[in-house]
Amino acid sequence: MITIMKSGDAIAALGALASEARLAVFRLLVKRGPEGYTPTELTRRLEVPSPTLSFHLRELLNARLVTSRREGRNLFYSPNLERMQQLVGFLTDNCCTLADGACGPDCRPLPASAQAIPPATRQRKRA
Amino acid sequence: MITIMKSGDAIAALGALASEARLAVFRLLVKRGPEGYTPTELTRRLEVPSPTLSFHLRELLNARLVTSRREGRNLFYSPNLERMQQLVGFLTDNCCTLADGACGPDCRPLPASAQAIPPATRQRKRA
DNA sequence: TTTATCTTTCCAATTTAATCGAAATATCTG
DNA sequence: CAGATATTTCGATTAAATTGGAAAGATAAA
Repeated sequence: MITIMKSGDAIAALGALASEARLAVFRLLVKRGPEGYTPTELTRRLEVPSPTLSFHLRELLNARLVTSRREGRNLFYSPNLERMQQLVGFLTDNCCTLADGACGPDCRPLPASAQAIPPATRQRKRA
Repeated sequence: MITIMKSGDAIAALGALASEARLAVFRLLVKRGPEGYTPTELTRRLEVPSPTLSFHLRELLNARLVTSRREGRNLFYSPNLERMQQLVGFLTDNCCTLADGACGPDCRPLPASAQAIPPATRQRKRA
C-alpha cells in the first residue's frame, strides 16, 4: 500500500537532505543498511565534531529519514528507506510530469510558442 | 542517455525545492508545462510580492530546475523536467537502495541484531 | 561507587536565507 | 522621446541554520 507524503513532509525531507553534511550521513547509512552506524562511527568516517553530527542526526530524525535505537551505551542510526521512497514518490507524482492529465482550466499544454499568452509579442495589428 | 547528477548539484536542487514558496512555484510550473508562467502571473496566483518571487525564481534558476525565456517585455519561467528527473534518479540510485550490491568492506548487511557490532550488548563472557 | 565511554544538550558566535519597499532596468507603445 | 508595463536589483531587516567547545546525561565496567 503506497502512502502519499504530504507537501509539508516533503519539504522537511528535502530540507533535511539539502546539506552536504547530512546528505553524506544519509548516504553512508543507506550503504550500511538496517544495522546502522553509531554516532561515534559516523564522526570517525566523516570527521565532524560530535555536537555537529548530533545536530544533523536530529534534523534527519525530525524529517523521519532515519531512525535510532539504543544497544547498550551505543545508539544506532539507520536509514528509513520507506520514508525516502515516499519522498521520491512525491517528487515523481508532483514535480516530474505534467500531472492532472495536462493542466487545469486556464493552462494551455504543449504547443507553447504558437497560440501563447504574450499580448506584446503577437503581431501588432498592422503596424 | 542518462546523465548522472553530481552530489553538489543534487544538494542545490534539494535546497531549491525545500521551501514552501519555491515548491509551490515549481509545482505550478510543472502543471503548466513548457509554455511557462510570467512572474506577474505567478505573483497573482501565489500572492507573493514580486521581489520575493524574483528571489525564489532565481534560486530555482541557479539550481537549474527552471529555465526562463523572454518574449517581449514578459519573461516566461518553465520547469526543467529533465533536471528534475535527474534529481529523482540521483535519489533513487544513492539514497533508496542498499546500493553497491550490499555495502563495502566493513559493512554487514541485513541480519542486524544477530552478529552485530555492539561490543557491550553481547553476553558478557560469563558474568 | 568510581571511572570510562558514548552521546546529547547548552550556549554563544557566525553564517546564510528570506522578506519586501523603493529604486533601477528593460521593453513596448504612442 | 515620454509614458506604461514587466521584472529585477538594491538595501535594510529579521529569522533561521550551522558550528563546536564545554558541560551534562546515560549506560556499562571495574
